[in-house]
Amino acid sequence: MDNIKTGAHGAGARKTNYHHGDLRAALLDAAEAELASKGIEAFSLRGVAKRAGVSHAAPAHHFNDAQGLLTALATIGFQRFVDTQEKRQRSAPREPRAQLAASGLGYVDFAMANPALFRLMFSSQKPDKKDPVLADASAAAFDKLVKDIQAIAHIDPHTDPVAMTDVMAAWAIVHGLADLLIAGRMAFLQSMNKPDREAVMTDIILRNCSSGPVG
Amino acid sequence: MDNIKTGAHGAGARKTNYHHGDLRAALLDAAEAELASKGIEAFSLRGVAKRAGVSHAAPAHHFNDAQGLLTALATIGFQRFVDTQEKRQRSAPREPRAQLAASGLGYVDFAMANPALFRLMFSSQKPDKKDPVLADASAAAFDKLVKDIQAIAHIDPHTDPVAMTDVMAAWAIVHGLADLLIAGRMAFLQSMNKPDREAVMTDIILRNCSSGPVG
DNA sequence: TGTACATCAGTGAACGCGCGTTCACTGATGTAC
DNA sequence: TGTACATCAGTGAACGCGCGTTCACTGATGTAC
Repeated sequence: MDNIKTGAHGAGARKTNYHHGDLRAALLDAAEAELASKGIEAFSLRGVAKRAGVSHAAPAHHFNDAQGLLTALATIGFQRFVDTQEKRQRSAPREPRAQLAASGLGYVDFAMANPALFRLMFSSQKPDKKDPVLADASAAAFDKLVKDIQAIAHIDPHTDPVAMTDVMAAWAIVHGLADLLIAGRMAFLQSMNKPDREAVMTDIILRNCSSGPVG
Repeated sequence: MDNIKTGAHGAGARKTNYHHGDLRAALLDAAEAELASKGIEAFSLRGVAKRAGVSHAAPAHHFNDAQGLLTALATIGFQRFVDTQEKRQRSAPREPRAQLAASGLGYVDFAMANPALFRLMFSSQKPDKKDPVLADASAAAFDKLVKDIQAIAHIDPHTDPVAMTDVMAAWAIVHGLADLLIAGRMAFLQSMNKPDREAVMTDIILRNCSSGPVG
């Protein structure tokens, strides 16, 4: 009753049948749901429109084409990916190695919670990797890892090959864990309860840092 | 001139226009080429038939459907995957840690040489993972890794959680390297020449083994 | 406040396309006699 | 060795389907006066 007359196209998202309010955001939500239920390989734009309760021609008003929608979705994915890592870090000890481990566990968390989105971001050829907004978002995720290692090594990996090797190692190990877990191939880890699994993963992540003060 | 009258359907693969000789193998080759050039997401059975120079209905005589073909291709992939690793091991020092590193470099080699096939094997939902022949082939690849670690740890990982943790770590790291390299996301490693890159990867792989005699 | 008009964000019919699959068929090969 | 026949492994036309995209349209909203 109250929220009559909110600015029609703003974030208020008043629901009328005709003008949607915020169809762009609704389409991104629907695309994520479509991806989660169908997987990348069977993803379709018409399926997304159907999920959003809108005609299948509507998305063209907000995204040029299917690639545009997937590029935007991958971009949001990277932002939430970093958020997931930072959220975990906030509840971890403020000590560089614990922070790195928390970031890695967040990496795996995200992949397990959003396997198809994770694959869209890291393995699919569908998003436009040259899109500057997407490129920035994925670069930000990489930068985060670089800073986590820098906090341990006390040197900028961009200028120190040993530290950059640590970056590659840390990245490879969490990415490998994430990808193999969502593929269902790590029976040993998957048979554990979550705390045990995270303890093992923390062990695996931390043994990779060759540089920095011995803690 | 000589090879007239080879047994028509045998491995001799006599080329006539009508009966092909060994269309099954030709289709698998064509499927691999199709996969390499189109990627998993745009793979089509008709494209495979066209590549093999055969009508698009022909594959049904050898594989029930597209899934059957991809399952067979993934199976062959796993066999060649293990071959690639073993080939590298044969030209490496016969010392357990060197053998593990060689196996890991073979893992990455294979992925870089066959990125789409690698993704079919490890990330795609298209092959039938319940197919017993495919399941055996992928289990054999895992067993190989277990044995490589066992040679270092001197204990069967299946009975020793510490050694199994080493297996998970070694697998995750080589898989992460492979997947990120074929995604084009490891600029630091990709900018190196091959020997340097392999030296760095060897370092990364070997620092992961917590167990076994210190060498 | 009221009216006229421009713009925006939808609709739904229609298009052409490539796909997997089915089907009756046919020619080549293998086999029994 | 020759003939008759069964089987195998192809062909190519046809099917129905879901896809992305285009298009003229229309109703709701926002704005100028």
